[in-house]
Amino acid sequence: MLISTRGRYALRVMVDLAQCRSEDYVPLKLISQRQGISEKYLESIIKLLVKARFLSGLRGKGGGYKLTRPPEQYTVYQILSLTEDSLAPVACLSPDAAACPRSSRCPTLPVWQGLDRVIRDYLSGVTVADLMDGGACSV
Amino acid sequence: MLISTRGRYALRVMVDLAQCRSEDYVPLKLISQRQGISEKYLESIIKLLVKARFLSGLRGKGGGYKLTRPPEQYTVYQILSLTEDSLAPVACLSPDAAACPRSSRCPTLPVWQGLDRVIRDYLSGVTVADLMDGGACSV
DNA sequence: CAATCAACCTACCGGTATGATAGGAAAATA
DNA sequence: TATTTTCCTATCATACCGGTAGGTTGATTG
Repeated sequence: MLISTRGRYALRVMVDLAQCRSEDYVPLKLISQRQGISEKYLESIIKLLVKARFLSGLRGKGGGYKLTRPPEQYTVYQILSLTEDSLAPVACLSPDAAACPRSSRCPTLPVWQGLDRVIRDYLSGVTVADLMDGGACSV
Repeated sequence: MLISTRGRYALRVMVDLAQCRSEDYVPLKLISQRQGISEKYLESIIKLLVKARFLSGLRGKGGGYKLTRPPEQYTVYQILSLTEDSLAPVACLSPDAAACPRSSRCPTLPVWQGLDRVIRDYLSGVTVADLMDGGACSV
């Protein structure tokens, strides 16, 4: 599985906040209810988005989360990169992988490089704005 | 990680046998040495290839494994499908996944479907023959 | 027939990441 | 000061991955 639930949830949060775009901050509790994801688990995911400055959080009454940029400025690739340790389809292409001693004469390496390219190109070509169809803010 | 070592090893075995194409059967021991993969682990992977009739195995002296078809008739996608439980990039597209109750109004579903398509198309377009560069049977 | 070779089958095992849960501390507002 | 809500630190069960071990069946050769 290339994308874990963390990544899926993160993307859903971003689209959720984009669709219900308001100047106000949206509390975790509300996002959790709308998306049907446990508050506590969602919290750990949103933390990543805040750390990367994709969202800004505000504490206290009237607090919550909101996007820091317009939706078309977030690519799906950027979001998933935060939640997944690596988006590489195979271990040998993972950034934190030890260099493979066979790489210079590995006949299968080109397939993985090509696959990696195809995945990155595709995910980089889709933005959060592309996913907010109706624009309706559903409960 | 979309592709596990099982899948990578399976593909390497196929390319190995294709490059060292001979009418004779090639014993596991030799493949294991050439590829630098433990005999026992490799055995569990080759078992899958035999079961799917991608390889035929012959016991006893002079036995081993060999391809059942010419290399251009194996796509990378077919091979990886054997070793990976699912090549779907997300759980909700996995064949053995329970139907997601949100699918009808999930704004992120199209991304995953598109990604799945892109991956399948790419892997279906590459065959074992495409990976046997020199054709040299090394080591 | 006996010895050997090599595929085949079944079971086990440790590590690690995933998918959570729990409890509280800090900060902002009323 | 009381309430809201983010933020921070642990903990935990489960499952899968990568790998190991030992024995059984079947084919060939001397």
